Amino acid sequence: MGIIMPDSIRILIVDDHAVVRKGLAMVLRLEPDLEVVGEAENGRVGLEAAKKLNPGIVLVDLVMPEMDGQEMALALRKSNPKIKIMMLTGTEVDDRVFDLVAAGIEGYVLKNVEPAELVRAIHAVVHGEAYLHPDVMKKIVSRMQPQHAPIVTLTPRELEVLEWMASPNTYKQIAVQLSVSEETVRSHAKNILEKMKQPNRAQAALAAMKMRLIKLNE
Amino acid sequence: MGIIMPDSIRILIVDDHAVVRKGLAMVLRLEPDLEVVGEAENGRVGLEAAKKLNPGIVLVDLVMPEMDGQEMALALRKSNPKIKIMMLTGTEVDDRVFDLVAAGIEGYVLKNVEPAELVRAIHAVVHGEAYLHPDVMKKIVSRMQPQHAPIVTLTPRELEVLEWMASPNTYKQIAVQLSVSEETVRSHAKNILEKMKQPNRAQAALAAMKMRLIKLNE
DNA sequence: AGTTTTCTCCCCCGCGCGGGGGAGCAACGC
DNA sequence: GCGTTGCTCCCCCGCGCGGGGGAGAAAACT
Repeated sequence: MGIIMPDSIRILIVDDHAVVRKGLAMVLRLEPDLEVVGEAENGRVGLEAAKKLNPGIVLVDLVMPEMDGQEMALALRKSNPKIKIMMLTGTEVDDRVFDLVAAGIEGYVLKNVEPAELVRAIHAVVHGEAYLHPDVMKKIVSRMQPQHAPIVTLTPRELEVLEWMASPNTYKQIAVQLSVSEETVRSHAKNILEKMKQPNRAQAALAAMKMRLIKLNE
Repeated sequence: MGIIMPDSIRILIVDDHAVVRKGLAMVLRLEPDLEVVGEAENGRVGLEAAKKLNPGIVLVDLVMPEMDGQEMALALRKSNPKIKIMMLTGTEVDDRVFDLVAAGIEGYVLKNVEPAELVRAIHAVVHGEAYLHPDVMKKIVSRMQPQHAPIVTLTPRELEVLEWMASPNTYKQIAVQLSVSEETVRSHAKNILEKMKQPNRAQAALAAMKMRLIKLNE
């Protein structure tokens, strides 16, 4: 029987390549506080193993036969949300990262990561932090950024009216809010739709939200 | 005259506390490829200094008198978008981080960061990567997550119609697409508005987007 | 000074849409 | 077997809104 580490981190490795699994396990076992408690060769097996072994964290390869990493991550997140998920993937960032991050996986590292970096990432994730590869961060951040193609140049007043157009208010009600005539609001609205090349209020509001002219909240 | 480092990183430090500025400068000067080319005590001065010195990166404190870090970052991003911005802030993550990240700042670290970590962060940012403190990432990730309160339970068909309702198509056109009568679409629409407690298509579409029932992109 | 832009206000027309009814039919639940 | 739910289809009404005109005054740019 091995030495029991009271605070050791229980790790489950899920990857279809035995070499990768063994390599990872070997590297991780060098750390005194890491304990590789199981391995699985695809998502389906990994899911069962996770339920049996109840690891603190699972390292999951993204591309696998039978059940891939994304499916497994989503399923595991539903059934055992306390188990941290660290996605391991090739040398480039997959577009599925958005869904994965949105689903709440804690880590995302590339396979060419330095062992020391991976160990740091595991610790960070287990301690409740999110550890995303810089490229992943960049991708997410870039998606948050407004596309710098303004395309439309609205006047300040028009921008103001546009925000109101995204509200439930009728033009008449907006007119009251802005202390102008309803005709004025309708006139602005016409110009806005013209400039934005949108057929109606609804599309204009959605388009404005997409190009971050107006905020999602409130 | 000092030794010219051909690839040295030119750094501008903007912080209202002289002690912090001097401390940072001292730490950073230990690195052979980092060059602190200037200091400023608030955003306004920092902005002018940035234009004169054209640094590769500016370290900016968030809270400052006269012009704070956010104002300065937004102004600098507009005038000199090539200059990287690293936000330095207290021990907790400010809510303004969303606007800052959305505005495209590259880095966000807490002041209790290890010097080695800060140096790494600077290198990462200068090389085009984004470096956000784990807590910042966590906050952003959590905002990306869908609020698990579905509130509304739409049938599959209704969800389908809802997606179409967010398109420019009229109910008649949607009916053709779905191969049903216009009346059917209108009937679904009525139920959807009822369930979502929204007064019209536009609000329903916006609400659906907010609660991630439909995706932003196409 | 002259031109352009921005904001304001007005008219008319027709259609898309919200809201109110109702109904038939298939599938599922118990 | 009978109630429920989901999907389909129909009628009517009134109003919000898109699209087409035009116009005047102030501000901003040239």
